[in-house]
Amino acid sequence: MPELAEVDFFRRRWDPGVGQIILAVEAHGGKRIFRGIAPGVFHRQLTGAKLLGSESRGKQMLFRFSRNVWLGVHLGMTGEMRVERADFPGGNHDHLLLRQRTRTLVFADARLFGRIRFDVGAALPSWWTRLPPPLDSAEFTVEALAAFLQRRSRSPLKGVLLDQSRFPGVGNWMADEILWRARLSPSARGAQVDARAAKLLWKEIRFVCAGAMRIVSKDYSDPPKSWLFPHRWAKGGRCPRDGVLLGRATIGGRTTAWCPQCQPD
DNA sequence: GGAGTTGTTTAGGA
DNA sequence: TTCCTAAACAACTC
Repeated sequence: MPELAEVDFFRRRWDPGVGQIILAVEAHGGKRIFRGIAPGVFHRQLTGAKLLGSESRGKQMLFRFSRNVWLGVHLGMTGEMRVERADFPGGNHDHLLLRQRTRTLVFADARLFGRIRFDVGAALPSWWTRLPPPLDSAEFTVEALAAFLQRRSRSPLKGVLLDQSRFPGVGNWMADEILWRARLSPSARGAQVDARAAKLLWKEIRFVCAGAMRIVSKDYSDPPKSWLFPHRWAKGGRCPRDGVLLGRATIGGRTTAWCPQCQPD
């Protein structure tokens, strides 16, 4: 279920292991998760390395180790990170276990849509430096947003917001939340967003990203009832603004909830 | 048992 | 070329 803030929440779950050596590496099954990685090098380089720190960008995570070792994690649809005791045997979907003296850092993923990346080098890995600018950075401007909406003039806005090359970290619930706040129909096309609407959309993208990071990433709390979030999957869910029954349909390839009253086509 | 799932990639059509 | 859609990936829950 991980989007921007959920990803950061899971990233920090490995924080207790910072400063500690990896004594052993266990990668179980799920070859798909480790695609592109040579198993021998992976085990050899990571074993004995010390976890130094981590950061997240959008839905991507980077873990920095001593010996110029870098580990990337993407959670896919069902990935998660945990910490278990040192002798934890590993469960069915626990694909990566990093053993430390007093704990085990675990990456689990039931559906195998996640991905582990790996690199050794003095410089940041290219798969990290090539990531798009974060939405809370100065590079994400109203002008850039408007230009992109024109380029994607025929796409439904829901699909546009899910484009990770432009809106890193935005997933299904955040896209619905943003469009609901900006009072834009998820099925409206990019070309229908005029300058004034683009400015509001930009503002709500910033708001939802910042709010999610503040509320969700701290302890995985749900956003409050004043947000669309708690209402969007509820049976008979209603718009927290006007009480109108929410619409639900597949838009841009994803199940979408919106308020027909305040987000008219 | 069938449908649906908060993600990404790819093939193929427009 | 560029853009857009649908399917595939895989396993669990309701």
